[in-house]
Amino acid sequence: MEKYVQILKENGFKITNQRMDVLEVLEENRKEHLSTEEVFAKLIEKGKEIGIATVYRTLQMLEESDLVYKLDLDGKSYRYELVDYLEKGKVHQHHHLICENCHAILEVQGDFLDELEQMIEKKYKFKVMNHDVKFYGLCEHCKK
Amino acid sequence: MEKYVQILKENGFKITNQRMDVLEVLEENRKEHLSTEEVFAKLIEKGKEIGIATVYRTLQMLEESDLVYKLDLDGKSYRYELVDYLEKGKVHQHHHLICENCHAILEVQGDFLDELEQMIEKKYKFKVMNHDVKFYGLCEHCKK
DNA sequence: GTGTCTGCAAATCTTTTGCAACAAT
DNA sequence: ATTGTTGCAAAAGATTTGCAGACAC
Repeated sequence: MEKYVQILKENGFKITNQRMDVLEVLEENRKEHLSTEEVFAKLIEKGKEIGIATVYRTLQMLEESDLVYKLDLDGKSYRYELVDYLEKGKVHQHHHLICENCHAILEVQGDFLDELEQMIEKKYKFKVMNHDVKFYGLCEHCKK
Repeated sequence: MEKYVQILKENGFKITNQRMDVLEVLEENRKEHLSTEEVFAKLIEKGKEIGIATVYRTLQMLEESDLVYKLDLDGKSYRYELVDYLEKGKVHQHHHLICENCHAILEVQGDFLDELEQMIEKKYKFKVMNHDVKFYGLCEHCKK
């Protein structure tokens, strides 16, 4: 968290409670790509006092400072995730198996997808920055 | 186009000029994954007389009739694509490469994923029924 | 103390809905 | 003739902006 504060200061931004709270939520949800509304909802859940306008502005500011990665899905709405300065280069591993019966969410190890991404980068000349991969079905228990 | 009209009739919907116009635009942009606004814009470009509310309602109605596939990119805004009834069997082979710069959406061939699904079924004993796979990044052009 | 940041409310933009007129069957 | 459909305008939702007071430095 030090690292983010340092970068904000370097960029001439002030360190406020609201900004720290937003960073904290992003930190606690590294594997999600949260929308502004979702960040706001989590802040309220945690009992933080913040206005939604501040959340919108803070996320934009963090994006400009390259502290969060802004997923632009269709040019209309955005989702944010904290840039991981430790795990450099690679942004994130996020792929789930969702059981349609018991709603369990299992995580898939990255190996398969690394391989798949390499195939995609080669075949489609597409630079994969991030992914959102969900398989819906029945887990081991519910298969019976 | 006959096929779509037939299905609409079977479902008790009336065949109106507006509905045909929307289907026509979707047909002319099969690989485009248009948002409601974009469908509306293309209709106006073509000189069609239609209200935006009708476009919203028509796309929702087509989705309920399974004539279009509704891409849920982030749970907030949607894009639509005409279901291809000629290409039978593979209804939901939707795995996309989404360019975060120009918003192009490229389709990945199913082969990779079939293989991936088999690995998942074996390793996680998870029965895959459906999937939602999106890779975000930069397309060939925007990589530069 | 100075300049930035925040929260509110107003403004703007997107999507949905109610309703009277209209069109398809 | 009957019932569903359309377009408008109003409503509801989402995002941005202006501004006065509050806060970080």
